[in-house]
Amino acid sequence: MINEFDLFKDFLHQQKLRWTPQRKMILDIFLSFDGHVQIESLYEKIRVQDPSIGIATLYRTLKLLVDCELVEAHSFQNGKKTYERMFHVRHHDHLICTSCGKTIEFEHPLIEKYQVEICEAYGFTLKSHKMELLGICNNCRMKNNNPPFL
Amino acid sequence: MINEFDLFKDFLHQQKLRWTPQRKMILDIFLSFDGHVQIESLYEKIRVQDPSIGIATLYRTLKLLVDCELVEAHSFQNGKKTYERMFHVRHHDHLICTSCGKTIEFEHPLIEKYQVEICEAYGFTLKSHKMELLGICNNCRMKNNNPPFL
DNA sequence: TCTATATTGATAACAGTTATCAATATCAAC
DNA sequence: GTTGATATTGATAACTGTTATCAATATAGA
Ligand SMILES: [Mn+2]
Ligand SMILES: [Mn+2]
Ligand SMILES: [Zn+2]
Ligand SMILES: [Zn+2]
Repeated sequence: MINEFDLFKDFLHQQKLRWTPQRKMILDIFLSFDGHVQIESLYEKIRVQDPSIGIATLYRTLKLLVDCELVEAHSFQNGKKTYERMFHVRHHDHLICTSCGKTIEFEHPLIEKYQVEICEAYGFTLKSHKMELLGICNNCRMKNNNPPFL
Repeated sequence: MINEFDLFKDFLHQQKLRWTPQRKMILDIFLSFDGHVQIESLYEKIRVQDPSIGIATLYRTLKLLVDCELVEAHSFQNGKKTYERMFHVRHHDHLICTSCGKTIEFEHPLIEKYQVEICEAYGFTLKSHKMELLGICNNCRMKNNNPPFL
């Protein structure tokens, strides 16, 4: 049963890159989060364990984790990226509340199928896709109609 | 037959904002482009007509044009926004070649319909959506498999 | 014409991220 | 285990696209 650490190690080895304590710790702490994580939250938690770690190393390591497909980076509204675990996680798309920022995950097999068909029609080799539905969540609609952001 | 200029004027008036020569010129030159325009290209062409115009004014005006829904802003890969005319233009989504940056526009009524259904199921009020299919275009696939960007 | 106030251009500031660099750590070959 | 080529690190400067600041000016309703 291969796990994230082995996969990351293999990837690094394959690319002639090195397995370091910093990379181990960053993956470790990343995995301790659920859902969509922001760099900021990651950095805070990492510094508790090792205050000497540099923010550049965090960015560098996240990029490697994205490269080896353990992690996916999202750029939803507000300009800040979030990172999401992708290993043994089924593909899904997102509903995003533009009022409170809440996200809901969904999958729709037919939409996925049509995406492939569209690409075939235009001679495109589909590599990935991004689909985000923006709106107002149940909660926010009930409360007020003066949303705090956007 | 209302046109873009009248609509923009009305919008400004309604918001107690003012109709200025700069705003007129920016809209004018924006409309002289086809498809997806970058700030850079816009600014160049604007400076030919009036070298004294400030980049801040361009950003400010584009934001107003987006607010009044004459223009849509996209943030595809590479971090740079592009702006697209939206007045009397039918909604569509984009296929984007990650090799050469080419975009193809498409529409798929069923996908749009399912998006609405998904939102209803989760109690979301759908405001807008973003859907981008990323891949390699016909041209790029034929040429080489060492893509220049990404 | 007058005047409150919106707009402008120049430029400083900002946020998130990446590049630079000298010191240090890794790890394959011995 | 030692060695050494080279990858990595942390600090911090730089960068990019965009926004805020501000004093001078323009707009438009009265
Ligand atoms: Mn998710
Ligand atoms: Mn388009
Ligand atoms: Zn909400
Ligand atoms: Zn292409």
